[in-house]
Formats: sequence, structure tokens, C-alpha cells
Amino acid sequence: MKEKMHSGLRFENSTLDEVDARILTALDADARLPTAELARLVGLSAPSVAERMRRLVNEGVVRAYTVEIDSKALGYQIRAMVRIRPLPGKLHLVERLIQETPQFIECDKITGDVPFLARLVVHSIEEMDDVLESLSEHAVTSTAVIKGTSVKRRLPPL
Amino acid sequence: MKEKMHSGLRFENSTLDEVDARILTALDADARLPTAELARLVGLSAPSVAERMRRLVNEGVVRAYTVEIDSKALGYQIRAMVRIRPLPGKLHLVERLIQETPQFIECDKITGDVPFLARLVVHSIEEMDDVLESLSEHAVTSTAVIKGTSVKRRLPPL
DNA sequence: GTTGAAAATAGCACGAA
DNA sequence: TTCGTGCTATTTTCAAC
Repeated sequence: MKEKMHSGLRFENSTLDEVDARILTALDADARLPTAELARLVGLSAPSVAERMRRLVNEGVVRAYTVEIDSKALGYQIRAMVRIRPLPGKLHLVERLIQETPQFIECDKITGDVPFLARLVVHSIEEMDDVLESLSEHAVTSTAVIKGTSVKRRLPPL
Repeated sequence: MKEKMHSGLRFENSTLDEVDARILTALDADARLPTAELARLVGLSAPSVAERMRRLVNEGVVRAYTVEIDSKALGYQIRAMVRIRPLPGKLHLVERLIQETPQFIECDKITGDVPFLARLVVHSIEEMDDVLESLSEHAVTSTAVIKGTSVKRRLPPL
């Protein structure tokens, strides 16, 4: 517990300096960059960079090093955003159903009259219909097929 | 150009076997796993695994090795999904505005009466208002604040 | 934050199934 | 083709500063 409990608003302790920002930017582009190469990029020694990376993970800034998959390349021809409004009393049941349906690869709980917004990947219209059908008894859904991407996932401003 | 131009429907060439699936699953959990350790996990030699990783990248299955950032840890207290409907004739202008607003860290083009669905991160309500205000002249927006996550980003079924 | 030495790893050529 | 082995260069890690 080395948080500074000073005056007022303080929500996180991560004061990213320029070097951290450059490390994160580089890792965002290629998370498998060798630490040694990262070190050359930012002009520090490898142990320093390794230490910073550990710090960023411990602080929770870096939640994970992961892989970005192209679902189309796996045969999932269709991606869609599905808004899901459970029928009265079925909120938790529906949430469980979403979680247990692997074609939902992401689902946020949101404010407003529609509690869930989920990302769906399917091989075909038929599969999409199957998935939505499996919810139809417990929820009203509204589906928007993804036609393309305007902004590819990117880092927030650092 | 070694694509097989055979008969009909063929959208991808990636026939993932069990080993590929396990490699992807492991890399999804930690993209910085050393190839040698991955090799031990899947029971192959390191060069074989390295070769498979190259293949997965070349086939487009792996779009990138990247980093998952916790925007809250960076001080972005609020995340929201924003549905954006440009006013007549302003579709391209609005798309450009979205792209040039770094607080939009993701934006899909979708079917339906609302062309854009964007993910927004901001430090405060005031900042959120600023961003939405900057669009208000050219588009109608509808914002749902993200209260939590039901399904964390995960791999599609392999 | 740096340096330097030891251990682990990555990349490459080559041969085997 | 796909995988394994042996080699060398590079990287990682840990210590001491």
C-alpha cells in the first residue's frame, strides 16, 4: 500500500513518462518485440525496459500480452453487434447464456434500456440464426452486421 | 501467388489442427511466451512451433501480437459505446471526425439506421461531453456508458 | 538507471520420417 | 511436407554497482 492518499482526485498511480508511452506503443504494434530491441528503440538498457514492463503489468496498465485474431481467416464470415434485452426476471439467465455461447466473443453491460451489447462471430447466416434463436425465448435482440471498420482498435492517447 | 483457384466457395485456407489451436490459446493468454516454452507446452520442437507461428501470421489468422491496455489504469474513468448517425451528406465527414478523435479507440461500420458504433474512453463526463459536442453539428449520437463486462474479449471457438 | 557474465532462447542449415 | 537436431548469435536474467 504505497498509494499517496493526498488531497482530492486520484484514480490511478500510473504516471507514464515518454519512455513508457513509447514502450507501450511499440508493444501494441508487436508484443513479441525482444526486450533488447525495445531497449534500443527507446534508448535504455534492456534490464531497465524489462523492469518498466514489469511495472506496467503490476500497475495494471498492461492487462495482458495477447494476440489479435482475424476471425474471417478462421472461417467466421460474419461479425455482428447484438443488443440484447432480457425479458423481465431473466437478466441473469440471459447473461449466463451469452457467456456460454462461444460465438459471443465480447459482451459489455451498458446503461440504457438494452443491458447487453455483444460481439458475435458466426460462419453463416444459419449459424447466426441459431444463436439468436437460442436467446429468443428469454430476450429481445437487435442485430447489426458489421460491414467494415472505421477505426481499428488502438491505444487511448498516452 | 500460390492460391488454389479451385472450384467454388473458398474463403480461407487455414486448417487449424489441435496443435495450432493450443498455440493460439497459449499466445492469447500470453503473447510473449518464449517459443521454446510454447514448444514444451504443445509437445513439439521449438523450430516447428516457430514455423507454425510464422504460418499463422502469413495466413492472416494472427493479425498481430499486441497488448491489452486497461484504460482505467490510465485515468480514463469512463468507457462508452456511442452510436453515431451522420446527418444527410455528412457520412464521410463524420467518419473522418471519428478517426481523428483519439478517444474513439474503436469504430465499426454496421448495418441498420445507425452507420457507426464506436468505443469511447474519456477521463470525465466533461470530456465525454466535449467529444460528443464536437460531433453534434454533423451527427446524432446515442451514448451508452459501459457499466461492466459480461464476456471479456476471447477467442472464437477453434 | 547501467554494466557484465551465465543461462536460456532464437534462427538457421541440414537430415529423417 | 513437417518435424527434429546441432550449431551460433542473440536475448534474458541476475548480480553488483
